[in-house]
Order: sequence, then structure tokens, then C-alpha cells
Amino acid sequence: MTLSSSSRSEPSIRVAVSTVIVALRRHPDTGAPALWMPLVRRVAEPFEGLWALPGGWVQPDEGLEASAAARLRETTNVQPRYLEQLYAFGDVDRSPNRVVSIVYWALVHQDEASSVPEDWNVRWFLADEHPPLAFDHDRIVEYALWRLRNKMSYSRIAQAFLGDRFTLAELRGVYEAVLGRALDPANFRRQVEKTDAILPTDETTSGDRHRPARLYRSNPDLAYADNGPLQQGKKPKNR
Amino acid sequence: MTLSSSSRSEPSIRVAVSTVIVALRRHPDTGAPALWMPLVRRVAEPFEGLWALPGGWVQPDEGLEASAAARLRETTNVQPRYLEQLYAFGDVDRSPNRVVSIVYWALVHQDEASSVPEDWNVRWFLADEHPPLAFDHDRIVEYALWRLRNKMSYSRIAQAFLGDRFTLAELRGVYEAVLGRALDPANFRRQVEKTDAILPTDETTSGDRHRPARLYRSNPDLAYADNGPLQQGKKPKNR
DNA sequence: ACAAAAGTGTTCAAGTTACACCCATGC
DNA sequence: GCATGGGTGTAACTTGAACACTTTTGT
Repeated sequence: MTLSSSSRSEPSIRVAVSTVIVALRRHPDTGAPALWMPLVRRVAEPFEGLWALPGGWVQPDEGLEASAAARLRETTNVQPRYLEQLYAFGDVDRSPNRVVSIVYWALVHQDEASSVPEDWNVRWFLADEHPPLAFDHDRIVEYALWRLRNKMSYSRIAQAFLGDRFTLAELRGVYEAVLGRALDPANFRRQVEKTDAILPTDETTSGDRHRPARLYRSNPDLAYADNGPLQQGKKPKNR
Repeated sequence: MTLSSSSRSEPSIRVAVSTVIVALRRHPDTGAPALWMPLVRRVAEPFEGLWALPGGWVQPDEGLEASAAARLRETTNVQPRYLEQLYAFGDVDRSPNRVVSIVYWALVHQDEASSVPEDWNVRWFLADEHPPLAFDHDRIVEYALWRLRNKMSYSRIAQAFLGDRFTLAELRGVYEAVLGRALDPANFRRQVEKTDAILPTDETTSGDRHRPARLYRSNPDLAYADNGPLQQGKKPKNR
């Protein structure tokens, strides 16, 4: 079988999946929400001992996205709220032996983030302060963060960081953490309220020493974002 | 070598590249610029006789983008002005035998388009009126066109359709063909002129029976668009 | 002179930003 | 009461769409 009139041979190549996992947790110094990602330590050559993105090999009976989700569960025990293909890397010299890597990026919320078993092999790092990584993973992480920050402004993915119920201040905190700047609470409120991205509940917060805030939930009829050519069901919408 | 702590085996998979090639040519009925794409006829099972995207197998010593460019030259004899990775498709059931396809999309300009040898195996089709394609290529084409239309509004890729020198009316024609609606000439002029995306030359058109138009050229310091995590040299800019 | 496309000027509506101000709660 | 964040109102500014108008060529 050929895909075209090309007369070349049909060589096989090892195909891997890796995932840039991002979650929101408090910054150790400031206490404000910040981006974190779990990395795994390499236990074999090449780059033995260095930190790298979690991943593994694509099995013959697995689709790419299913494979990414499976390797993710096996290595870091998270089930992502949002999963999107980032890019396929396949330069000949990116590894000593030729590998094609299909890289995904995933968002998980805070509860999920704590299910990652922190041990010698897996550890969470501040996204902006991670150690030098194996292979070309530094560049991959940089690209994933660029895509995340970009997609924040025209999608609802911020909600994938949060739990079932959240206040507008919490949602705003996500935007501020990812975009790296403060947003006007008044204008932010109006912008998200005029869309149907989130729905108000009749619940409010309490216990803080100020006025209670209304709790909202994600509109279940809308996808967090357009995550590729598949999944034609839900249509994305701004914030 | 493993990319993670996964203990699975390291199976190999056949990896293909395909490319959605798009060029601008006159519509046979209206005469206005329209989107065309070359397709190749399959000469073997499966889907023998159906039209499909040009492509071929990734060789062990080829990077992915290099492979796409090479298969493109071999099958359709075009050298693209713009080449960007679209998506990696790898569902188990998208072909009778398991294949991972790295799909690219390319823009070529009109002169280049005419270098494609039109014969029984290769033919140009209007992008919106192509015949049913082999494999999942219908969906891939649809996604590529969506990405093209989307990227028109925040990048300069329209210029990749044009030659060395062009008028603002020609550039506007590209936008109108891709977006499918007329644009105000006055507002269009101001929007592109306030960026440094194009540079005026001191040449003008002549011979038409109306006022001559200034000729412009692409700013060579700017990339047409951000085409992925690689190529960090040129920075993209609006229009 | 006339037609047609190039190119300029102006107005109006919509959206964004900045910021003043009131509200509801815990202490 | 007072501090604090929740929530509302509004004026200034920016952006973009719509469209009237002038300019320059070929016939």
C-alpha cells in the first residue's frame, strides 16, 4: 500500500508520545496561583538522570491520543481535563536513534494535580523554573506554554484548571497567572458574563471576612477549546 | 532507550507524510480568484482509483518537514512558498494497515502552480468542489482550509499566494477569495499600510484603462506566519 | 468627456480601558 | 465602625465598518 505514486520503500519508525502537563498551584514565595508541571526522571541512556516529559511508546493497537492518555496515566497518574495535540517532532538528530514524537499538552485541575505520586522519579516544577530537560524537551515546553498563553485569549481553557464550582475571582486568577499580568475585576466580570461560557449557580462562598461571591460552573454544552480536527461535537466559544 | 519510565515494548510503525497544497487560480465560471489544490490518483489498493493527497513514506534519514517537501517535489513538482505542519493523524482504523500520517499544508503561488504536470495521475481541483477522497482525506482537507481561513486574519500568509510584486487590489483579492466575502478597498488599504508587512516600491502598473496602482513587495524581514515551534528566526506580524 | 479603479477623508457604532463608587460580610 | 473583596456605573479612548469624495489613467 502506498499513499501516493512515490516508489520508495515503506520503512518503519519508532513512534513515541509525550505530554506537557500543566496545573495551577500556589507559588511558594508569593502564594499567588502559578503554573506547575510534573516531570519524570530518566532512568536509562541517553540523558539518564535528567528530567524529561512523561510519555512512552505508541503501541500498534493504540490511537495517538489514546496512547498519550494511557502513557500519562501510567507515568503520572493524572486524567486530564483538556488534552490537545501540540506538534509532531521528527528531526533525525533529536535523539541518538531515530524517533518520531507526537507531543500533546494537557491541563489538569488542582485536585487532580495532588494525585501525582511525588517520589524520586516524578516531581512538580514551576513551569518557568524547570531544570534543563532531556532531548529537545526545553523547546517543546516553551512552545506548549506559548500555545497555552495564546489560547487563553480566544477560548475557555482557563476553566479546565478549575473545579466544579468557582468564583469569578478564581477564574480571573487563572487568567492572571497564565498571562502574567493583573486584570481589572470589573471589566473581566462583564466580559465573561456577556458570553454563555459560564453559568451562575444559586450558591455563594462564605467564611471570608468580606462580601460572599457567587459561584459559577462551566457551561457543559461548550468545549473548552477547539482541540484539533477530531471531536466535531461541541463548538468552542470565547471565555 | 525509553522516553519515560514506561516498561512497554518499542514497536515500530510506518510513518507517512501528506500535504494539502493550495494555490490561487481563476474560477472557471466567475473569473475571480479561487482556491485550487492538486490531488493524485491512487494506483494501488486500498482506495485504488480514488483521488488523494500527495505524499509518501518518511525515510529513516529524513526529518518530517524535509520528507514532506521531498515527497511533494516528487509527486507534484512544486516547491512551496509556505509549509506548515497541520496535524498528526494516527487512529488505528484510518487505514487497513496501521499508519501514522504527519500532514502538512502548503501555499504556492500561481506561477509555481502551473509547473504541476497535469496528467492522468495528477489534477487540480477547486478546493470546495473536490471529489470524495481516499482514507480520511476529506476531513483533513476541510481542516486545512479552516486553518488557512483562520490564519488569514492574524498573519501575512496571503502574501505567499502572490509573486514578487503585487498591487493592493491583488492582495485584497487573495483575502476575498479565501474569506469568501468582499472587503472595503479603503479600509483594507489602511489596515495593511499601517503595518510593515509590505513595502512600497517606486513601480506602478500600467496598461489598464484606469489609474495605475502602486506595486508592493513582501517585507523580507518578516515570516509569513508562525509555522510552529521550529524556525525561531523571523517573527510573524499582522498582514 | 466618461468609465473605472486608485487612493483620501469623515462619520458613526461598538468595543476596551480606566477608575470612581456602592454593597455585604467578618471582625 | 472598619477593612476587604464583591459587584455596578460611567466617561474617555480606540477600533473598525460604512460610505462620500477626489485623483489618474485609457479610450
